[in-house]
Amino acid sequence: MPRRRQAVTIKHVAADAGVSLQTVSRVINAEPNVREEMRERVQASIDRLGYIPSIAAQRMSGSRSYLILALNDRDRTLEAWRARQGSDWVDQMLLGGMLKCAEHGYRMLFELVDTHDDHVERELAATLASLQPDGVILTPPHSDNPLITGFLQSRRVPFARIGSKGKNGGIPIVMGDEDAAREATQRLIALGHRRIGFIAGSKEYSLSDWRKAGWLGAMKEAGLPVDGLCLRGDFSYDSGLAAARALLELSPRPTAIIASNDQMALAALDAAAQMDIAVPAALSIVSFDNTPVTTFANPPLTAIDQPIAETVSCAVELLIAESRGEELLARPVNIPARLIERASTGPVPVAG
Amino acid sequence: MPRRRQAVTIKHVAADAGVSLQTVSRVINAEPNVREEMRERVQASIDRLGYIPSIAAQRMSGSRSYLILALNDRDRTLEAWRARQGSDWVDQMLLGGMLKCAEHGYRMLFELVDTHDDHVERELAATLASLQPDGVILTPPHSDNPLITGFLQSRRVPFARIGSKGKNGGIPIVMGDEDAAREATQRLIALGHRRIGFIAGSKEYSLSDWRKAGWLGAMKEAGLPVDGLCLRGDFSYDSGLAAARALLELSPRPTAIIASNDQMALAALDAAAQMDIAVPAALSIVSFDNTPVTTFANPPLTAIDQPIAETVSCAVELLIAESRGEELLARPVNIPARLIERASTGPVPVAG
DNA sequence: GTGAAAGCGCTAACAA
DNA sequence: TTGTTAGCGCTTTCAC
Repeated sequence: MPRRRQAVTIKHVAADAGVSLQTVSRVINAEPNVREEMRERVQASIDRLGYIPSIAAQRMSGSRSYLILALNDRDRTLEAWRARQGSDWVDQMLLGGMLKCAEHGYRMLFELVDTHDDHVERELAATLASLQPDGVILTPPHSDNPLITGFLQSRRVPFARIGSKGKNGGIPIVMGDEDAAREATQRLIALGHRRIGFIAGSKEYSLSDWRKAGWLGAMKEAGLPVDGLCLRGDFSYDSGLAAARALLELSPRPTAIIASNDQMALAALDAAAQMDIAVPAALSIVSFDNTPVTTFANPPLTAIDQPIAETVSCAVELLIAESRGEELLARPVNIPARLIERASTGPVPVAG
Repeated sequence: MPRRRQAVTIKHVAADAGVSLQTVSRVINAEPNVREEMRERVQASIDRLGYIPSIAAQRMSGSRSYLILALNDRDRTLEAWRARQGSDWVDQMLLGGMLKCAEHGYRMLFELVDTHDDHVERELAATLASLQPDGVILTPPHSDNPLITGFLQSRRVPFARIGSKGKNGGIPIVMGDEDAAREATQRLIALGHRRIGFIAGSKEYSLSDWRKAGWLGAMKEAGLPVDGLCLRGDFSYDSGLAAARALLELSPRPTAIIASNDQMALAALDAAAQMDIAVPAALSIVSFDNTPVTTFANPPLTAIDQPIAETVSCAVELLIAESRGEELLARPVNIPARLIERASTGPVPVAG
């Protein structure tokens, strides 16, 4: 194989413009201490020659790699991809992350990491050593994994923790879980519902309890009963089915159910169908996440959207700022989630 | 910002093992001309120190970047992500590509490129210059874009063209479109169907005609009529709806329809429902691609799976081999597609 | 089979 | 404000 060289290097530009390498470097990096006249001359040469800096070389000498690394849970991501249930978590991450990276001349690289692996540190070390990203984005459940956050802190690599509030370093960013749960509950209350069941998610994710807290808060503020109305699932369809059935066997029966993710909401929908309970005539259902499946359900599910693209976009912005040594906003950052009303919710049934 | 240095470099390993840098380099790259004893000694130092080569440095001096670049159409990809219809094309690419890359110590980087942009070449040049990937994967419609293929050829960058057969350089890889269309048609014929309609896809994609050719071939081999039974859509739901309605208004009516993608098949399903034609009792429907939506349709759609993950995995394998100067298989490579039978197909109705 | 030297493209530190 | 020098970590010559 022929040794592939850079076609146009900083040397060519320097020679062409009749300046030193350093001056070209300063222009590329928009550094101060360059006369406007010089800058223009150099820029002209850059444009004429079509010069593009090599990020490998920049990384070698400088402190920036122009790479942001997004780390997702290996098992869960592969499982979701293989199941082909239309979960678009990764796509939304790319949508938000890639576009924002591109704005700043960065690239986003996607990696999978084993959470439960004893070798997490070694795996992470290897990735950081070979890529040397300027920032790392952690998603649940990595965001709260002390092995990972501790390691990144020790390496002084800027990182964002999506779906996490704790003080484990980095930039915590939450997606409005509690507020949205409260808002959805209040909306159901406004529709006349009094007995509103809640299917919580796995304790492994912090957001499970935030979502529950939103429901609980709204119910208590309205002076409504909550005893026995909250059951815990684990985000799986099966766990949602069991929880929904149990809720629907209560007497008096809840007239609405909020499920902590779409799969469990789908299960609630099926449970209702099996028990001949019409949705939304006799039962309203609200789900969390708003993955594509919500629109294919029958009826389509009212859902709280998870603003993944916006969140990752924000994470990238903050990481780039931090890697440049800029000051950051107050923490944790909260990206609000919206309620998308579809056909699975309606007024409380008259006869209860 | 402090200058971030590599923690453990090849120098540390060399010092630790008491050998030259060169010997360590040879061990890392599994090159010949190293005594087994030496190799073991160096490897022990590498393991003990937890040494990981910096890909930036490797790229700087050597000829490999350990990066494979996947290029997708910008507008179409963003539109799909924003529409949130559960298309998992990108996810399947990542599934196949990332895992295969990881096997070889490579990384896969995902980029979006404007097809219709006049600046394609400039955009591509910039990406190649800054990343210097060892291989590029093109997806439709980039695979047949002469501006892109020509540019990659001139730069001598190994590239794969997915969904393309033509002689535009690189490694063409097709996903069994014609064979699968033939097989699906034969399956319908075996179920007793005689009048089988076909909704073709946009001419912008070569695979549209391959799919049609498979249907046409099977029909002719079986001596069945095809006149008026093939209408062309553009892969959109609306175009599918129009085509399906037209087919269902024919007399005698087709008892089966093959749509060239899932959205058009979904439209056919809806057209049938609107015309009170039961599926599969009075009409069988087969779709192409097998995106997640097929399982959510009512009834779930029988579909020809598009083996994206496998195809990208294969592309990565071949690109890495080519970048190492190895010989390649015969071209074009064909990755077979399977027919997934669900509830939208059945025996031909007795009364026609 | 192994090692020494040169250089990849770029930037930090320093000198002018 | 500009230029010079010395690396960054690694691989490629080319000696031995």
